[in-house]
Amino acid sequence: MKGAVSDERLAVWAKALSHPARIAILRTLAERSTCICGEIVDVVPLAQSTVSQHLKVLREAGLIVGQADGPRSCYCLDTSSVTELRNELDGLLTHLECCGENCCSTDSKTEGGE
Amino acid sequence: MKGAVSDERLAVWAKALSHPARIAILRTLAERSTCICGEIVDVVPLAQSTVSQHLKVLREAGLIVGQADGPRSCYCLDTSSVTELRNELDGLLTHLECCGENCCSTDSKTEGGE
DNA sequence: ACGTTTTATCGTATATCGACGATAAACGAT
DNA sequence: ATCGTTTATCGTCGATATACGATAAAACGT
Repeated sequence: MKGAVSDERLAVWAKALSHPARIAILRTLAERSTCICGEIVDVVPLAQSTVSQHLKVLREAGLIVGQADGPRSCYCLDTSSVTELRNELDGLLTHLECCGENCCSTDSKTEGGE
Repeated sequence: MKGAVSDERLAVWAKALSHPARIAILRTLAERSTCICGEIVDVVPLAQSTVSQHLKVLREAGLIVGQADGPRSCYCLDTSSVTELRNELDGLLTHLECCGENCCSTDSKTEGGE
């Protein structure tokens, strides 16, 4: 079998979520529930250019949409993508839960490696 | 505000999922529902050392547990962590869904960048 | 004891990420 | 037309990720 979407797509989405700043940006976008532009720079302690980069990553991952026609950009969540991501992620993790069994000791003694 | 767990922890988990090979490894571990060792090398088209590295990433993220006492390692999913991850991720994404509004055009005209 | 098998680690090379400052482009106000 | 504001992009630098082969370590079989 294999998941509904490819693991690659799932990985791309996960990568978009793999940075605290990007999660914070998504939260901010959700709370304003409207498009904001440079307010994100006030929320996350990063340079404007860095925030712009993170926005680009999120946009390329399809999690947000935005247009930068002029000096006033407009970003907001792509709720349909978020929904899709939620479903796929839930599918994957539920699958992992249902099949997985803790056969090893859960002590995770092997950690603290280096 | 802020999520139940820190965005940093969420980001670490997401980063662990941000590679197709690691997702495939997790799926494999779930399907065997038992600890396997080098069978993963047969599943993903990667060198043994690379697979070992991915396993290390997954172990350090807490998604799998394993012990490498001898030549025969034993890995399996950490179902409690998977459950926790699923809950947190679901919480985040549901939050994004409920608050977010598609105020921008969903055309995502800004894509097609490079 | 020795060789085989299995796995982790090391070393290396390349690519990508993450951060910043500087700059360019676009619009609004004057 | 010019200035100021806002944002995207470029260039750069260090850090991390990804992949591989080679090597070391640990158990098992002979």
